[in-house]
Amino acid sequence: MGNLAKTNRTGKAVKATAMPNLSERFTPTQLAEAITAKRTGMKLSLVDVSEALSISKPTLVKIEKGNTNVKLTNLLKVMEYLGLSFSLLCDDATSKEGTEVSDDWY
Amino acid sequence: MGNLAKTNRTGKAVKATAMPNLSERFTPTQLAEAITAKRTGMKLSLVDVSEALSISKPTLVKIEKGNTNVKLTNLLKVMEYLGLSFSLLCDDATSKEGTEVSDDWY
DNA sequence: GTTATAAGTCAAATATAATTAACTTATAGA
DNA sequence: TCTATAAGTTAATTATATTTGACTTATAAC
Repeated sequence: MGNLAKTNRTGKAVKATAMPNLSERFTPTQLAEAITAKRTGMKLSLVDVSEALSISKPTLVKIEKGNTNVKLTNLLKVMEYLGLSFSLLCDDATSKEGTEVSDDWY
Repeated sequence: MGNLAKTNRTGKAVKATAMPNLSERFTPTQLAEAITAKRTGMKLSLVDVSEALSISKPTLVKIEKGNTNVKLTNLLKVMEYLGLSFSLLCDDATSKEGTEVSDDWY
């Protein structure tokens, strides 16, 4: 298939894909990779997560493939379950290079 | 109604709601408030944005109300148009207090 | 090799988000 | 006040995301 490894048949899930650095702006694909990396790192299978959250496996796969035609609530459920959350960046002209936003927006 | 102000009839849109600090973990409602704040700060009306992105006004309103039963792609379009983007936080036990994530995840 | 589990895909049915159009309410200017 | 625009809601329809179940492929233990 691709990038699996580690344990199986005894210890829950498979391998851990590399975790990308997402402290800056990122693409949906990169987010998806981070989710998969976190899940596999926690030794959880797709079915583990989908059953825990009552989300179907095909939907979970869509999320982990970076498909943005998914409901926001489903993405958020998965992220929360895996211990991931967003912070917000304001990439406007005036702010200094990738600064984390606080008050001074527009 | 509520919290509008500033210009109208000549200069495009209305008022600017206060911009919340979202450098840390935030709720969908807070994100929604940030989007509204950014849009109004840019003097754009709901219709300005909805027409520019080919997203209906009711959907935009849902997004700005913090309703998470919306498609991820629509939220992302709005955020990109307004110059907002996400970064990712890993709120797990081991990382030190709200640190921005880089490589060391699980 | 065989076997068991995880990953991933697929089509049909269901659930629901999005659109449309019309409408009400609120704001700010004249 | 009156007027024009923005905000916000609503119901009916359309579009599509989600689910279900079965299925194939890939991995890793034996």
